[in-house]
Amino acid sequence: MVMIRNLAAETGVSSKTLRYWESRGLLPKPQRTHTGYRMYPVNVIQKVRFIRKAKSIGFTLSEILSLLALAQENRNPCEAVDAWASRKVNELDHQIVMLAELRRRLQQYRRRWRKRRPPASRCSDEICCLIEELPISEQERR
Amino acid sequence: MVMIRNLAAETGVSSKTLRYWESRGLLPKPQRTHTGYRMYPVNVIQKVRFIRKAKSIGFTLSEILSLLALAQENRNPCEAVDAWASRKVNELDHQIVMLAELRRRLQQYRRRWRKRRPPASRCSDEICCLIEELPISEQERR
DNA sequence: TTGAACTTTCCTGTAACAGGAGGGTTTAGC
DNA sequence: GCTAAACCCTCCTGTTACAGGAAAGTTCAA
Repeated sequence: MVMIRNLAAETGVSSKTLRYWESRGLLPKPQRTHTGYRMYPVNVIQKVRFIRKAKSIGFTLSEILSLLALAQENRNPCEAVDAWASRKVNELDHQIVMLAELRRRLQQYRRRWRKRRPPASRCSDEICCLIEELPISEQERR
Repeated sequence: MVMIRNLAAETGVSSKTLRYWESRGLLPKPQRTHTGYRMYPVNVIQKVRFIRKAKSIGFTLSEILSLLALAQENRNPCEAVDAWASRKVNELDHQIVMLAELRRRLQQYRRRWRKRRPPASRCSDEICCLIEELPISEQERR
């Protein structure tokens, strides 16, 4: 049995985060001392490390919850993991393209702005001509 | 004077969002009809379009609020816009690198996983060997 | 007059915690 | 035994930019 600070030290996850993961159902509700302190069985360390690693490759807590549920049913979640990883790669590709596109547009505008120096004084009725000469685009971030 | 639905139609921004922007201080509190309906002066259309465009190149609402404050003081925010755009480009570079790195790692793991097929039955004490053989990395997203 | 299509405010939910308040507990040192 | 530091507990707020929906009032055309 370990106290929360030991579990935190052992796994590199803060006590705050451990309590949050418990509240989200990722960690089982542990036994308590007579004064209400959490006491974890040693095998929880493995579970916490699992969650950390799954997070590190981009799984959300909801997804990890599903993986844990699969494992709970005694089915091997490895297949699901690989399928999810595949989807994650596609998502990342999409996000990267969007960010790169935004970056490209920003740089392009900056180049144009440098050519067409803004006037020192305010243009009448304009808030900022640099922004106001932008096209209306439907691009949304995320 | 225009009602909120007209402002929304004119700018392509939902009424919901317009009220939210008002609550965040990006739009001035408009006059009301005797029944409490919002009535906007026509020049608000320009402001809403400004906000849309600023958002489209990656400014947060807080940043846009600062830009509007600068413009309010009758100073030209164009310089600030360009400086922010420069910082945004750096931020984007960083984000893109992080996402690309995550993608690379994910694909690398998947290649390894395909070689070392997981056993059909659960490995004893493991939740998912694919994930559990990952190194502990300090990589955090965002 | 009635029904549809608006409008208002307010509350909840989203992701994954961090920070802090307010209060109790443990432990080491004196 | 006492005290201070360092824990622990729960609960609330804030973070981003809204969307969805409830409950209630309004406008407008048929």
